[in-house]
Amino acid sequence: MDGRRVRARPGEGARLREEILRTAEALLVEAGTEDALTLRAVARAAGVTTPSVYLHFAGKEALVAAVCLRVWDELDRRMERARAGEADPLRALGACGHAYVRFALDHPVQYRVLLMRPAEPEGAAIASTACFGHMTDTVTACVEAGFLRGDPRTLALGLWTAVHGCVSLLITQPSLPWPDDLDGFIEDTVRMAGYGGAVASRLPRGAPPPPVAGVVADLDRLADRLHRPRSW
Amino acid sequence: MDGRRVRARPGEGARLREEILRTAEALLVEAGTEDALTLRAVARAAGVTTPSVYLHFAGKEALVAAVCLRVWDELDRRMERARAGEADPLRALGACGHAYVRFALDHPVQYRVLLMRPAEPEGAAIASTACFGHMTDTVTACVEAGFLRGDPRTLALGLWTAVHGCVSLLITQPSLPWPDDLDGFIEDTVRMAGYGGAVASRLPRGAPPPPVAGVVADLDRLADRLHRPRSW
DNA sequence: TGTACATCAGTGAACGCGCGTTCACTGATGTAC
DNA sequence: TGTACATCAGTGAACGCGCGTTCACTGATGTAC
Repeated sequence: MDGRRVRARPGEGARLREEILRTAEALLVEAGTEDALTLRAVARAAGVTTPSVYLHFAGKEALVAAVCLRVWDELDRRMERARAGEADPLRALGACGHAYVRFALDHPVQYRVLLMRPAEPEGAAIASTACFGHMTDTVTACVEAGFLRGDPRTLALGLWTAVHGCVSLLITQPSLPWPDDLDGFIEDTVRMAGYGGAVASRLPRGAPPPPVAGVVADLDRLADRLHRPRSW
Repeated sequence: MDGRRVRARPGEGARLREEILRTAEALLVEAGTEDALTLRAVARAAGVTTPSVYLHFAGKEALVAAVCLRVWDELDRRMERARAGEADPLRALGACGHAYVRFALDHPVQYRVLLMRPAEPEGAAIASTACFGHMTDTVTACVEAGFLRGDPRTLALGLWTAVHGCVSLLITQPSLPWPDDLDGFIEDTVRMAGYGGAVASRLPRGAPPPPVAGVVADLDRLADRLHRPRSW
């Protein structure tokens, strides 16, 4: 990270690009915000002068965008891995949800830059759409199995928003009265999204909610069937 | 907004404070980010020189924090109003959810400053907790009616995260393939949170998800009961 | 094998900007005597 | 009733900072002849 840098030989200049990217992500985590990240600090930490960054990136915005692409890629890879481990579509969905939450809580700063920025950087829309496409595959399997109903893309978005809400609020509002059993809370969120999404996808649009007294017994029965192994 | 300002008479200096707050919120919406908001612009728009801001706020951070308090207050008022209009606890819950979503989508910039900031400003934790307390009241009624089970505070947090995820992703990621029928999507989100939260609150911790084939028929039956008026 | 030259990967110094903040001052208003 | 004075609500000019970015330069490496 420090000391005099050995100049790359002709043809190997692209190495510095990778080094700058790694350094930038590390400093971004330290800084906490993309605004607090400075090109000067990145260059210094990479053992290079500031103008050298411009040999590989058009400017600060381009550098941050490139970091985002790396992070999207990593998230995408994790989701794929989680999904591949489960044959049952519902379990695959749950595994994806948990992998997503884990990634976000392990990389809060990166997650914020990806999904809470005021304006998406150039190219980020493509990366997020690609990652989203893989989520949709998992949902499609659940639709084919009859668990969910409707357009997989829209269903996937709905499920995404639920887990996103959980992690993003955890990240930005640590002072809220979160329960001690955070893992349990996350489990509930994933279940809420899955079962709630399944129920909502079966309801017609515009119907008013029923009076609460009419639905308690049915909820009890469903929950009973959902967690009693002998039912299947 | 422009022209020479009439100097306040002794004892009425506090008027400028309100004017600065209003101006700051308006400029914040224009700027899009708190970083892009400048004290100089606020002072100019309020018809006053920059140092005058310091007569009423300790600095920029304090000004932004004060704007946040105003916004929390407004959100809180809306939730209370929505809740007051519905007697049935489940309908009150739905009304709160929709009021929340509407507020966020109508005030995306303010919403971002409230809930997507890297660090909460001084005092914001208190305001958000107060607002959260009112949400908890609505949830408590649902618990008492048997619709939800468990600690109202934790349940309220779970429901909050779901609608927060929906609106925050809508705000920050407009390029995702959102459905044309956005109202329907939001309706689904609110239902997902409500019914999904109800189901999840009935399940024991740690139980693995059932194989998908075992739950489809039960979901169909519940959904059928939920939307068929003659059931009650 | 030697040498002139092009290229590539950087360097070093500087520019200009706009920001938050500070500080000494002003001038109208109210008030004590 | 007049006047000296304290207070209050601002003003105007300036400071210093650190940033992103630019520009002319350098010096080692490879290559053509």
